[in-house]
Amino acid sequence: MSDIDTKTAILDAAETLFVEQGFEGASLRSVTSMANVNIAAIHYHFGSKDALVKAVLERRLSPINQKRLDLLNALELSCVDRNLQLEDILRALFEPALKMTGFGGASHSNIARLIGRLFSEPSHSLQLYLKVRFQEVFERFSAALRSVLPDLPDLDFFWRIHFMMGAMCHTLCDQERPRLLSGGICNPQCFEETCDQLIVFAAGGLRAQCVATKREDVE
Amino acid sequence: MSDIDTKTAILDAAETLFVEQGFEGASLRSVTSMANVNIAAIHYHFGSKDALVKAVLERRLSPINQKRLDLLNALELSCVDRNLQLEDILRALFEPALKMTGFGGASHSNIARLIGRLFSEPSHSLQLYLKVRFQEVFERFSAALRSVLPDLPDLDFFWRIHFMMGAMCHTLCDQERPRLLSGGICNPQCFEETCDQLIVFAAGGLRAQCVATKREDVE
DNA sequence: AAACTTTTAAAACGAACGTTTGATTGAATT
DNA sequence: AATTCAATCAAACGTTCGTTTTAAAAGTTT
Repeated sequence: MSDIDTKTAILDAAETLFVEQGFEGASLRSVTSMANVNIAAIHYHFGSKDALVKAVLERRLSPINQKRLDLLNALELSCVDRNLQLEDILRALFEPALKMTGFGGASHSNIARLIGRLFSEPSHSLQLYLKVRFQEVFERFSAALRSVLPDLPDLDFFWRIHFMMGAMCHTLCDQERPRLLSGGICNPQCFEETCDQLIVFAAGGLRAQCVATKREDVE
Repeated sequence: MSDIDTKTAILDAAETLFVEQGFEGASLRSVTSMANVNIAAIHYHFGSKDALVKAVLERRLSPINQKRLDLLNALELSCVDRNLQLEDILRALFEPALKMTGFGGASHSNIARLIGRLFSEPSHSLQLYLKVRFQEVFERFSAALRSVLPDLPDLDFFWRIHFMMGAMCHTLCDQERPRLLSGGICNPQCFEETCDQLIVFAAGGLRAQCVATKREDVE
């Protein structure tokens, strides 16, 4: 077994166990046991558990965020003369994450749960990683969304970005809950269904009448 | 120090540390150290760490869910002749959680993070607890929401319930992110602001045109 | 005051944790 | 063939974990 196979075996096992038991819940011994490698291999190849966690995330997050930026770039190029559509931006944001993380029976394990859970992890180390790793994506997409929602006050805009990310993370976190809640009507294994529904919901929330205006209407 | 003080001191310390470090990250020794009680007191009063975790949750969740049901009951009684409003139902769902968990400088610590994080915890024991403990609230509120969204297909309805819960959990999880993302424009410490914004967003998402209809329009 | 129950205390239990050591392997380089 | 070096291995490091034990203290009931 070459070193690259060992590294991959460790990453695969760690990914599976982190999803099932959490970063703290899964021990390095359970990882090396599943990967059929020696316990010392983790520190030899990665240095520490913390570094392994980040390597596991990085392997999946990097192509996802790159794809997001590629799609947004393509979108903005193709729409230079006509207007960007809110739904198209949202699709560029959601699709790479949903498609690459198990939704629709894709290749990878359901690392989606890890990514969704990232935002509620208490570890300061992970929070910092998250902030750095998502900064560019956040800035590019929030600028794009801002441009298609020009009439929304800043206050409402940022709150809604936050809520939209909540809907997305929650969806990534649990691919079974919608099916259970709906008694089998929803099919989270279907990537297109999940993506379409999430886009429509988020677009509806983002386009809602702003809070201040709504309050005036009532008075 | 009477036994009830000891129990309360343990619950308070555990709550604080679980919020900061997670259920697994916080050790019982750190809890007893903060509470200034003996390490054995936890097992004497609660039995195990798992039971302590549930006791910490129960102390806050129970009144929150009871308040939710009370508000919904009052709402349905007062609206027996006229129609229920979607926004009112959402407020009955969001307000108790936001008000009782630190938003707006309320009395309790920011246990909101614990509650929001609950839904993405990998522990099967906690997932089961969550399912049992939220069943009644979920059933009552989903029925009420269903009644004010009669034209929405089941598929879209359940997906949107899921997304709405995502926005809510994400908001509970992190009371600082909106402020940071917005450069200080959003004020998550303000309970009314948070609640109003969340209601408008969720209502907008729930009321959006359903996916099938939308697709027909495009074609 | 004596007997009994509840609560607290110090100390240790065995197990599991992340990490490190030092020897050994096997392939590549000289 | 000798040397080198990255990779693997068994074993143990010291620490911390949740939990338990045993006994003393505090409080309550006869």
